[in-house]
Amino acid sequence: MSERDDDTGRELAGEPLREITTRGVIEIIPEDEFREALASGRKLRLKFGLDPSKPDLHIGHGVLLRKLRQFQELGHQVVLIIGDWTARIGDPSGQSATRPMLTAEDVRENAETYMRQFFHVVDRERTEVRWQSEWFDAFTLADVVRLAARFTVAQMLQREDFRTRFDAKKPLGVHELFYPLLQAYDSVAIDADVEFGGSDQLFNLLVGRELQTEVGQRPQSIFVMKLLVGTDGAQKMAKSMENTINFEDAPNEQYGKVMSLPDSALMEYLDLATDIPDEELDAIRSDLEAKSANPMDVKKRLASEIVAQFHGKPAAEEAAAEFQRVFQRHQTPQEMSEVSAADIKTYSVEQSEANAAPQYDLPHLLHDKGLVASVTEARRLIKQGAVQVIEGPGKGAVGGASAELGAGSVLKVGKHRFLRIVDSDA
RNA sequence: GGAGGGGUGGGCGAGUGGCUAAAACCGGCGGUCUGUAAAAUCGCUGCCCUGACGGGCUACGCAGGUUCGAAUCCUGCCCCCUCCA
Repeated sequence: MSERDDDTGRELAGEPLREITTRGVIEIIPEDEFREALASGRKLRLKFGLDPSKPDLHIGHGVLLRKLRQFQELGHQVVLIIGDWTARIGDPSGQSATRPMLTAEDVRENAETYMRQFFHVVDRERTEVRWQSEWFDAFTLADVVRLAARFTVAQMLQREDFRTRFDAKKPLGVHELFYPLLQAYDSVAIDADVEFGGSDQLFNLLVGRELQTEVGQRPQSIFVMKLLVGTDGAQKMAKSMENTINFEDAPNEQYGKVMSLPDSALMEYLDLATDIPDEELDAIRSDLEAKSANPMDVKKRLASEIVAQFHGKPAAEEAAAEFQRVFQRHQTPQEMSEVSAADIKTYSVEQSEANAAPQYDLPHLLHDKGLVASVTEARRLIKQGAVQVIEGPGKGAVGGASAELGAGSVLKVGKHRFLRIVDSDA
């Protein structure tokens, strides 16, 4: 869907390259410089920085990581920078709660987790891992001042979130201004040729370019990448928005989250989160517009693609089957939490009639087994008719705070919380 | 250093002594309808006891105080913002 003339790309390396430089890419700054570098045949150093304070990678990051991977396949070198310094400073982002400084130990653990996820997508063999502490540990106050002196406050306030906070009279810590500076210095330290970032990172990326120029390095090119919307279909995917699909989510969870996407986000996900070729995407798009394809089927394809990326094809097929079973046919899932018949004895309720079926206290059972956040919530849900026994002894709607249960009973709470009572000797 | 404004539930934001577990809105959860999702619609949305009625306990930056009674008044402290120097 690029307005750009495709000829340049073709001349360089043909069709695949065109897709690499356009798919998910908003802008390459400056494009001609980048194409020159690419044409030179040099092995390019692709910078990617990570902040080890929040180790959950999600498929929004995936957009960038897959781009890195594509360049690796062309023979280029990824340089992964672990921001152990920027993470230790901590980013108060907005208001309140001065985030507790991470210890060196925390940072190391987080970095491990992060890398494990990172290399799900990016090729470890063609990645050089560098820690910020390699250069920042040696920094003196004089170095810091010299670095800071290269920029003005007005320049810093060009960054949108700084400016909005400043204009809105929200707190803006002085140390936060160092964020872009430290990150920029990373580019100098590793002699980056290209840096990738979401459109929200544009400012930081440009600072790196500027600093490199100042110290006489060839300035990096910048890939500004599109941001993926979250599962709410409205806001960008971000951990703080709780709208992420994580690399390490279980297959069923990833699949379910994709299926719960609003249809309006469908094409964007296909474009940014999968490697389905452009021509095929065009076909899907026109089928959807012509209503000759059912959005649900397209979404299932998307869900399978995504699960397969992280868990493999078989897992994707299982997740698809599970989704049909539980959500489309309203059958019982294959795996769910279980509790033994002996365990629930604790919850039995006194019966007035001696030979009545055994009754069990549901609110406490559900709470103790972690299906609900509080006993009160369980009571509410029961009152709202959200709790039922869908299999085995006591099968039927649950009206009160207790119900008949036995080995083989399956409790369902809301749409996707289940609990099975199993035989005691298991 | 001075003057002023402000810190309320997941978010935003009402509330100036009892009618306030705290409005409205958003978010979240649940029911119905759909039988991907969305939309629509109805309801719930601090914790604990209770079949229910009802009761108890915490909560409005922190710590004290006044009062029969405080998110609301007083004192001290912490933090944020604005203007002046």
